[in-house]
Amino acid sequence: MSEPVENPESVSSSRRTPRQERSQKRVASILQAAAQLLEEVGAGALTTNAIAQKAGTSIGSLYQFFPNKAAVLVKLADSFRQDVTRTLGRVFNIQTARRSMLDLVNLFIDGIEEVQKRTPGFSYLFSAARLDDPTAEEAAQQLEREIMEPLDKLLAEAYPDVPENQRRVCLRMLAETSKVMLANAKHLDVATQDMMRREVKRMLGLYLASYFDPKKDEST
Amino acid sequence: MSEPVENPESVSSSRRTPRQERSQKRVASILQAAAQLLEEVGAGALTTNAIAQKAGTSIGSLYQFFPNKAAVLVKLADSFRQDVTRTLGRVFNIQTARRSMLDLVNLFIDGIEEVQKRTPGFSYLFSAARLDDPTAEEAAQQLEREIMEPLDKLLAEAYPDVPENQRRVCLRMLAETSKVMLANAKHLDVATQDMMRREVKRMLGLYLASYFDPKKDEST
DNA sequence: TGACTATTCGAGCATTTGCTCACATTGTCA
DNA sequence: TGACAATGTGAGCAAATGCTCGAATAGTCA
Repeated sequence: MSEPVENPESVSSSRRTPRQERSQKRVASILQAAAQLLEEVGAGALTTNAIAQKAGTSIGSLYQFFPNKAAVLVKLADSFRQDVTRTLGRVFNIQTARRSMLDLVNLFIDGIEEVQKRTPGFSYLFSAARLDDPTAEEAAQQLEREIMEPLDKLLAEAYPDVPENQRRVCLRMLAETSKVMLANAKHLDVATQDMMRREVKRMLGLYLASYFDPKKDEST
Repeated sequence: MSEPVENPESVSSSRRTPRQERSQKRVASILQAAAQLLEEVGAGALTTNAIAQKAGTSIGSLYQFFPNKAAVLVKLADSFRQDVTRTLGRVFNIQTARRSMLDLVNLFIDGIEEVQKRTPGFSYLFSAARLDDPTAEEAAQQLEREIMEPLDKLLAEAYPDVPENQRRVCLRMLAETSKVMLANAKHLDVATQDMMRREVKRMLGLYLASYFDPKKDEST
């Protein structure tokens, strides 16, 4: 009680906060191991014992800093949020408002792909596919929100005439379709991945342009 | 050995074939219970004990006719294949070749939705999301193939100028996007479901028309 | 150095889950 | 009716998994 609150960590923590350097490194290695395992075996087959083993530590140490398995995923989603926010911020900070809808889609997809390549496990937390835990799934939804928010703002400013609810629907389609692309990427060879990515861009570009850049077509 | 092969059931069976009426009814009730549970709790939380309990029988009886848990899902996928093939066949047997691409997409999505509404658990086996078993996942892929095949033939005849690999890519996009719609439907209210369905039709219609009905637009 | 705290460790508990097996019951057919 | 096959049953085994706990080790600070 003598020390001030060093790290609230929300309510979910209820566990020791790492103070010494070795324990901080250990927490980091646990998170890294969880991310790699997530990429290798998927969320369904992810076990705490396997995480600890891959991190080169014991389960006891893992539960010293994480109250339960879901907390590891939540913490991982947190770190992903920072990464993706930074990356998409950089991608979109150039003068993008004046670009065409197809260009915007290309930028977004490429940005997501960049994060995906650099960050193992990202697609599993973005697509939130079967995390089997409400807490972890909520963290995944928060990740999705944080990913889509900058694009939402960008579109709101660039296309003030498009009503908000329609913009939201379009962004939802964008998010869901992007997830599919990421989820499918794992099972396909590189050439097919490239093709799918190109097609996703094309489909989303056509769809979004029909609402945001109705140049020739304005039926319905 | 005296009786002829009554029911090959592929290799996966290796279990007793139900001969009396009561056991046939039991197998049917097991499949129905599995389908309902699949819809209620998802593939991840589906357990054999729960299936048996819901079917009003014992696990022993279940394993009397199914060699393992995956076999139940495989058999279920089989029954779904028959259902969906019949439904889509009826939907597409009218003169559809002359219709627009948007009409075709509407028919397909509505057909899939019809099956989904009538058949609990269908979306879990169509989207094959995390079945956690290679055998079951293969059965799900077979289900997808059987769903997409008639549409593939239809398009091949109606648009002989579109090269085969491009047609395949488009159908893959159609399948994946449809899955997303079904998977998302569960978490949304009816109004949002309708909206998403409409948007999916719109997006797929625009995308497919760009390849199959290139009226005004022909830039790569 | 000594006392106290932070950290590490891993055997193992409690629970879940796929599945088996020995036995009981029911149907069939001579 | 009797003999055999088909079917039904559920206690419980083996393995997996989330997580605890008591004990050992390392760091900090007076």
